[in-house]
Parts: sequence; structure tokens; C-alpha cells
Amino acid sequence: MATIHDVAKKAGVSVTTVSRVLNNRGYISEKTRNNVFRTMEELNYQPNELARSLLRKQSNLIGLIIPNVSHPFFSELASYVEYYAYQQNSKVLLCNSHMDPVKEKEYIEMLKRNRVDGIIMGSHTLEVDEYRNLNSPIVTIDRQIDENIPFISSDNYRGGQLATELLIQKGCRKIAHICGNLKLNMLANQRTQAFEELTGRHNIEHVTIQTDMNVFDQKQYEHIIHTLLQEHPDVDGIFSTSDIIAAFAIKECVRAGKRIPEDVRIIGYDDVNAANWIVPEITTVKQPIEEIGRLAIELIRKQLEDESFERQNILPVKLIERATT
Amino acid sequence: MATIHDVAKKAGVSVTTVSRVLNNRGYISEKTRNNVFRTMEELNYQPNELARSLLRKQSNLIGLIIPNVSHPFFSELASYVEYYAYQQNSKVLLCNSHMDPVKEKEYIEMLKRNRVDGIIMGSHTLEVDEYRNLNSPIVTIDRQIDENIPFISSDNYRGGQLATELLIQKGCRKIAHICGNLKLNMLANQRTQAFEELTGRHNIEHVTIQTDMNVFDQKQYEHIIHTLLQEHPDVDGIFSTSDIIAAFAIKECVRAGKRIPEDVRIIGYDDVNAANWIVPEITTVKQPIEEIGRLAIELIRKQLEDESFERQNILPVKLIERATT
DNA sequence: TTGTATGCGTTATCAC
DNA sequence: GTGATAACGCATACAA
Repeated sequence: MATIHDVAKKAGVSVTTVSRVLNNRGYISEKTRNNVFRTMEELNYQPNELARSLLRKQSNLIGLIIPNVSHPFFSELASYVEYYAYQQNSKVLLCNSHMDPVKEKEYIEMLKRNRVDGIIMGSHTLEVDEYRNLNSPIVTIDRQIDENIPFISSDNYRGGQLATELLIQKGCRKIAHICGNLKLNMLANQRTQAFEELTGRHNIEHVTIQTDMNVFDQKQYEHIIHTLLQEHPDVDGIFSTSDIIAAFAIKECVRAGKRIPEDVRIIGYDDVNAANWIVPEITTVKQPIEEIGRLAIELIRKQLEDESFERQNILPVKLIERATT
Repeated sequence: MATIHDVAKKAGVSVTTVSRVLNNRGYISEKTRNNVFRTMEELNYQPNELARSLLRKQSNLIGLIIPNVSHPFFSELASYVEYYAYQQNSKVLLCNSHMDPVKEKEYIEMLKRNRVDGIIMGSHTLEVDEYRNLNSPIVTIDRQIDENIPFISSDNYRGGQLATELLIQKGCRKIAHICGNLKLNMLANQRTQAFEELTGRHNIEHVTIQTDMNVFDQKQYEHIIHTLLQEHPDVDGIFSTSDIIAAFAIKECVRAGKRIPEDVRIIGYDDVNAANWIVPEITTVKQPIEEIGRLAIELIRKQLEDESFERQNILPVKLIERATT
């Protein structure tokens, strides 16, 4: 592959001149410029970004660490992150942690070795200290590490409220809530908090079940819900912490001969595309996935350019009522 | 961020020695080695991969260009690609072309400028010539560019056969087939070919409808299927070229008051996870997505290491019968 | 067993 | 307007 030296030699100028043409800097005669451009075409020259990055200490690479892109929420998030990264000429390095602390840590180190401009953390299996001193720009999604590290989340407490309120208002007498692993200290736990406060206040019977929500384990989902329906056959409302789990809840309810929403009302979370193309369409709490992705990129950029930025970014959620309630 | 010089200075050795410790090359006394390791720890040293890549002319970066990660087929593919890349210490650059030729071309050039080890092309909007002379290792998925560029696909013709045969065997009298854009010269078009040959041979009434399958446009799907059911109310079998489209077919059939599979039998394609968690579970033709991802990485590696490799990689498909037929 | 010098491809500084 | 040269951080050939 041609280098700047090849171009210079063939065009009969110095590398400095080629570099100037390339970066459109300094004074250059029109004739030289055209000559150089033509030569670059002829040699099919592509400047080596590795060399550039090394010199200017900026790779234009952004690391995205998530549990797994094959989960719809994260695939949509990744899509938006990539979209907005592209707008500012950044490239996205895709990292699936599979919720494995070892892999997550290795990925963080790999990203640092590659001198990424910043890291978007959508997976959180490590202790806070590990994140604190990796002094590269970072943004966390749905987890608050400390005062200085910006995070983005949607209003989880409000989301939990909206979901629970809807089920109560529809007349549910016994509500099950399926949430992620509460030990992980994610902001999403506030949904559960809201659920328990509201059901408690209204004196509604309720049961909370934890899963490793981020691990996309379909068998686990099926099993959990199957068990739930067996142990609590009188459940008439389910608030699940993702639309995918809600889909499994629908499936198990149908299998158990229950009608939706007549016998059981179900509400999901996220409003991923899938919520809209399954039957019955899932009532859900919409997270602004695009805005989360856009903001993540923006927060990385602002840290990089030493602009001021908001540490706490809590975005609004919205209740989307469809056919399952 | 500390450099190899900082480590050398602090440890009281030369950079060569540090480099040797780092790469475990040549003879080094145990004492020096430990000393250097300790110093690296103290300085929290991470070798700069950009510099390494520049020197050894290998970035360990692999570009993945797909229409959109938010489409389940591609999100699952991306997940496996990332998984197998990680196994061999490669990193994945995620590129969504959105089926935009301009963006696809820009991405290819960006990847070349970043000296990626290879490119996995899952999006195909350009003319063959554009791919031919980008002399970096490349693998295409579901499209054959020319003799020399390896491609991976599953056995599309066989898949089309399996799907069509099943519907015929189940007694369908009028079958609709929803496929991608046939102009794009993808290998997936062979599914349509098989469909038309088989329905023709069995003298079954049939209708074929094209979509931009790769663009994840839900409104388009709904509209197309809605129109289909209106114009051909007597359709009793639908073979759609992705599970997502099949999901929309289910939705529209239910909306039109048709029972599945009694009134209309539906078969999808891909066997993405979603096929399994919607109700009714979708009968489908399974593509070996994991194997496609694994092979893609392997083919890049083999080209890189000048090993011999297969140009034509056509993987077997499998009929998965579930509840929609 | 360890160190010195050179180059990877680029850009910035300074000189002409 | 243009060119020579040093540096970015690292690995290797060659010396010692």
C-alpha cells in the first residue's frame, strides 16, 4: 500500500507538500495541488490513520462495551451509537462482555491499549474502583459510578411507577415483577423500588423475581416464568423489565391457557422494535434509545474537547399502551 | 499515559529490555524481568497498540459492514463475529451501511485508512468492481463478487426448496413469497428461484413480492403485507425471506381475522432468536449464523497468513418446524 | 544478558 | 510556496 513518500516521489515534491495538500494547510500553488491529487489517485493512496493517530494522540476510536449486541435493546443502542459516532468521524469498537467480569476487564484494557478516545460502558460487572482510575473519557449507561463519571439513564423510578400504576389502575389484584439482578447496583433497580412502593401503598399482593436480565438466556426466561405461573396461578398482572421477557411472559401465559389482557395484563420495558411486531403488541415503557446513544457520543466528545458537560443525565420515559394491558 | 521510555527510565534499563520483557523475547535475567514488570504495574503501563500496529503492519482490526445491527439477523451475526474475533485477539469495527452506497463506500475507505486486517462485507450496494480492487483480505456474506473473493452463504436454493415444499406438502393452494430486492444480485435470490420453480412445477398459484429486505423498515413490511392480503385474500401460504417479515405476516393475518396455521401457513427464514419467542412460534429455515460468523473470521485470518482457503462456502440449512405451519 | 540505532507513516517546526 | 528534519511509541538488527 502506497505511503506519503511514494506519492511525493512520484509527484516530484516533498512529503511535506503532500501532507499539506492532504490536510489543506498552508500555501500551495494550484498546480502543485492538482499534481499531487492526481498522483494520489493514480497510486490509490490512502493515508495511514494509525500513523496519524500515533502522532496526534487521538485515535477517533470509541469503545462500546455491552453485555451482548444480540439483545435487541443493545443492538438498537449500538446502531444509534454507531450512527452518531459516524457523524463526527469516529469509529466504534464493538465489545460484548457477556456479563463476564474477566472479559469486561480485558476489554477495558484492550481499549486503553488501543488508545480509544473514550469508552461507553453499558455492561457493569466490575467494582467501582476499576472504572474510576481508567482515566480515559468514559460514559456509563444505567449505572452511577461516582460524582465525576457522567452517566446516562432514563428515569427508571418514573418508569417503574408508570408501569405499576397502569396495572393497578386496570384492576390487577396480584402483580408479578420480573427484574434484573438487584445485586448489580444498576439504576434500573429503581424500577423495582417504585414497583414495591406502589404495590405496597395500594396494598396489592405482589411478587418480585430476579433474573440476569442482561444475559440473553431464553431458557432461563421460560423457566422463570413457567415457575412463576405455577407457584402463583392467581397472578393477573406482570411487569417485566424488558420487552423480551414480556414476550416470554406472553408465550407462557398463552401456553397456560390464559387470555391476554383479560386474564393477565403484561407490561414490558424499553420499547424495542420487537415490542411492535409481536402479537399481541406489547404495552411498554419507552426508553429513548436513540437519545441515549446520541448523548453517549456527545459526552465522550465533550470530555475530549474539555467542554463542560452534565454528570447526571436522566432522560424521560413514556408509557406506550398497546394490546397486552 | 506512560510510554515504554518511562518504564525503562524508572526501571533503570533500556527500552529494548522493556520491549523484550513485554514480548517475552530473547534472554532476560529473572531479576530484570521482575523489576520491569513491577515498574509497569506501578506506572499502570499499557503498550500503545497504535505504535505496534504501525510497526508490524497489522492492526488486529476487522471491519464488519452490515446494513444495520438493529436487524436481528445482523445483530446475531455481529455477536458471533465479535466472539470469534476476540478468540484470536482481533477487534471488530462496527459499520452500518444503512444500504446507502455512499456510506458503504466511505466505510470501505475508512477501513482501509485504518489498515484493518480484513473486511467482512454483509452489505452489498456497490458494483463488483468497487470490491475487486480493494486488495485487502475480504469475505462477503451472501454475495459472490468473483472467483477470487471468498464468500459465505448458506444453501439458499435448498432453503427455498425446503420452505416451499413444506407449504405445498401441507396443502397450500396459493402461496405468497416475500423476498428482498432481486436487483441486488444477492445469493439469497436463489430462494426465490427455488420457490418459483417448485410452485411452477407443482402448478401452484403463487405471487412474489419484493422488499428492501435489508432495510429494517417496519412500516414498509406492514404495508406490503396488508396490501398482499387485500389483493390476494385467498392466499393460504406465505414464505417470507426473514423471520421478522414473517412476524409481520402473522400480525397482519391476525388483524385480518385469519387463523394460523389453519387459514394461512407461514414460514420464515434465518431462525433468529425472535422466531422462538413470539407466539405462535415461527416455522423457519435455519441459517447457521454462528458458523457464518466463525468462518468469516477464519477466512480473514487465513488470507492474512497466506494459508489456503475455500472460495465457495455454502453452509447447510435446516428446516425448523414450529407452530405457524 | 543488555544497550544503541533505525524505521514504521505521518505531521509540525523551522528554514529557505 | 516548498523542503529537510524531528518526533509520536514501539520492535528489531546489530553491537557490546
